[in-house]
Amino acid sequence: MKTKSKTELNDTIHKVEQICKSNKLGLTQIRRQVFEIIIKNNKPIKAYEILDEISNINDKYSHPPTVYRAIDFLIENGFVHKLNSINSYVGCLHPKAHKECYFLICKKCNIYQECCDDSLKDRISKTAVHNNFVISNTSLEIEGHCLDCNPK
Amino acid sequence: MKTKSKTELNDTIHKVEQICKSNKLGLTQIRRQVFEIIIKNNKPIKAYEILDEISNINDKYSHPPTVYRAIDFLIENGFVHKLNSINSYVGCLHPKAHKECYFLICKKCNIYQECCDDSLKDRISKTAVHNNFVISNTSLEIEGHCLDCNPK
DNA sequence: GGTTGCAATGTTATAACATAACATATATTA
DNA sequence: TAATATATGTTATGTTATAACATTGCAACC
Repeated sequence: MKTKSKTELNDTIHKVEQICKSNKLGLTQIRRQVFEIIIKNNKPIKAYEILDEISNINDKYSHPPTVYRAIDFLIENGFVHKLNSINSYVGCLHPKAHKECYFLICKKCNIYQECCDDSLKDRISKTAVHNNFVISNTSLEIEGHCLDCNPK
Repeated sequence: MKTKSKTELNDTIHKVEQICKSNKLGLTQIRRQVFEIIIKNNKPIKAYEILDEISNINDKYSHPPTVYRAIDFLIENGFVHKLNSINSYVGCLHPKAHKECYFLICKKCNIYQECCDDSLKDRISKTAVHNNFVISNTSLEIEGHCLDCNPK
């Protein structure tokens, strides 16, 4: 499973800046730092790992609420997603391009892949309609092994 | 969203007993009690809520590890599922009939619906194949509103 | 320029969720 | 009956997340 390129990272960070600017969202120092830590990590990262990294940069940020608030901001605005099955956070490579993402998470190398598959999205919608259900939020997390970790 | 009928509950409990018997799985007192508490609850239930109920029945069971072990047993054997997005547990109405289930969870009334949709399953498989990914476990949790809680 | 209002952050404490580690008991079978 | 495996009891602690309230910084308005 391929990792993110430097260019992709920079593009994503730049895009987030632009979105915040044009939507008057305060991309404060702590929020920006937390976002960079998450997005630069190729693997899902845990809140307390972020906390550790942040503590190294600036002591005044080294409290759980500070980090969780930043994470909440980033999630609310679609810059970061939470993987509930592993209590971890991942950066979104295409913020605002979609509301929902689905994830493939390799149990071995721990690298994940964001996967925005329209036909899957349609299928989920149909299932909801069929059950008279109005979706507000979907969490799809597929665990298994990626190609590299599952040699034929 | 409809709740489980008494008949459904009894059938399910009976089925679990049969499966345990024929597979030589020890359905011990604590495991059975935890299963009944979960399955009789029409809503997802939290581990510490189960712990509270168990404590009322028998003090010796009133420790977290005791309850979590019972839950683990039930999950391993497909009698119970965990909803990661809300840290809660639900009973499975058709144990061993499928490996994966998908869930619709109403945010308002909190009642959930198990949904075993083959075309959705196929779609998820195809997505995995397309990404060179071998699935070991899928977690799909759809939050929103059920018909009763979302009057047109 | 003061002051009002609001968004964000700082800080302390604790709530909520889950497991490690080791002792003991019970069941199975060689 | 001894050996082994499975399950449970018990204490403590690890991990994840939030409540509650104080403080700061900054923009808008008079």
